[in-house]
Amino acid sequence: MNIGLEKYRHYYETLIESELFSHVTHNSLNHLLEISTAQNWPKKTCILDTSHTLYTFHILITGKIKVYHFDPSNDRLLTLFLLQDNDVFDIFSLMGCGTHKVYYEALEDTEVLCIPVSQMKEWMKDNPLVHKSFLSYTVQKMNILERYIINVALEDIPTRLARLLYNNMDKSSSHYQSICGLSHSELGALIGTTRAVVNRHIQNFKEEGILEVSRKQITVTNVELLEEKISGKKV
Amino acid sequence: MNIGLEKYRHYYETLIESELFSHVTHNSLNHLLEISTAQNWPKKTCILDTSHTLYTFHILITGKIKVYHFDPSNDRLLTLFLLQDNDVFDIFSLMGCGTHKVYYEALEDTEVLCIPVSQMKEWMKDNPLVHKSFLSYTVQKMNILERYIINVALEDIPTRLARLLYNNMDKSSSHYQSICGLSHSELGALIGTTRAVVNRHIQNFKEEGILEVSRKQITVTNVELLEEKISGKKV
DNA sequence: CACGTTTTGCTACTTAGGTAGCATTTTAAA
DNA sequence: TTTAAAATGCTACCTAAGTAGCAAAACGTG
Repeated sequence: MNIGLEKYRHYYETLIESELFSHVTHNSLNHLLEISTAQNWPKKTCILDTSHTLYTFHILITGKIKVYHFDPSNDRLLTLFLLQDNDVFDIFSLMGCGTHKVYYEALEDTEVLCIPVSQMKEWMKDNPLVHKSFLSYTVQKMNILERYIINVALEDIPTRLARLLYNNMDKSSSHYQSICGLSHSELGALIGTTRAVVNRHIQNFKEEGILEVSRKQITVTNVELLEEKISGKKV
Repeated sequence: MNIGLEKYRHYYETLIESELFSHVTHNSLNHLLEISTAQNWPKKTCILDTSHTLYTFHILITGKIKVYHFDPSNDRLLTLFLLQDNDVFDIFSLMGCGTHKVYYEALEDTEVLCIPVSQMKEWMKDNPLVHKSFLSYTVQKMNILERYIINVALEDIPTRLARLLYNNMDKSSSHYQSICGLSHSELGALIGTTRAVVNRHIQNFKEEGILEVSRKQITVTNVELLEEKISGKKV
């Protein structure tokens, strides 16, 4: 890596606080940074070339990236994950696991470290303990996927939408909060439906007094009602 | 473990051929067997007590187990995984990852090794290299889940059903083959729908000359037509 | 064999959700 | 400032899929 000292320190500090690399020795972490290349992906950068992530491993430093699948037969997107600080991708290519066709898009300006998969594998061979933290990390992601599929397969869209909003509410601050600033299309992709349907149910929620809407901003005004939506049992 | 020598050897041979334990030293593998208890779960054995798998790690030696979620609100089951030889469960409890409420049922007579989670963790600490194979294993499972959710979220039921049948066909032998011997309810749980809907589409497939049906046995008679169902584009 | 249970096949009904289309508003860019 | 693009709100329509219910067939267990 060939950058200013400040940047370097910034990356170092970020990694050392990540659950994935926290136990790695100083030297090893430096080595990891040496084989890394820093990149800035402006908002809306798309990685549609699947072979790119097949040969390059990424560590997300700051920003937000969505991982999605595209189904050409009905022109629909399905967002599998939203990645944030200290997420990495793609573990599948790192483990040489059969292809999975997913695309990436930066939802915000994003900083990533890029490492050739072959070198990352070498580095991991020299730091075998990371397998444990990678395992723990992967299991957490898998847990998310598991809940996701249970949702999509067994619950209707109002419930899924309510749960999405609820999970992305900022419960700490004033009770009502907003979800990231995503369009209805993006929300649809997150729960496995289309923007028209999302909009329909948002209007319903609005009428029921659950939330208020402004452009790309949803504010929950009645958390109790929202919770009722999730636990089912209509009225 | 306190069993006959033959059984012991049987377990040993099975484990050593598993991708999870193939690289483990002779001594370590013996130690693993020592802290294991062998159990036979007859067909239809159900593990509905979630705390059991929370504290006990299992290695499946022979047989077949389905991992499923139950949704009380509409009385529906969703099968997340079918586990077979050399599968293990549950990695979630092993990694101390937040609860996931799943149940288990033996679809055939099944032999499992049971190991207290705490002891399994200890053993893994003594054999840190297994984290790598566990990681690889988990990533493979995650890949399955990922495909699963893409299917459920983006494809209609005829397509999902066709794909299920196709994937479980024995392509090596005579082209037409059968899926395990599951009822329509079980098939429904595998693709996220109900038995009535599965039956409906099976009747359709039958009329289209794709397959023949006898009790708990589906025989694909026209693989090309089945493949067309999967790649979409009706007519 | 006779029994109850499970599985299957089928009807008819209802509805959530997917689709198409359009007009309005907001935002970003030229 | 003007223009194009993106996002939203809403109508109307249609189909797939969930539901309920029942009867016949197959199974297995005493």
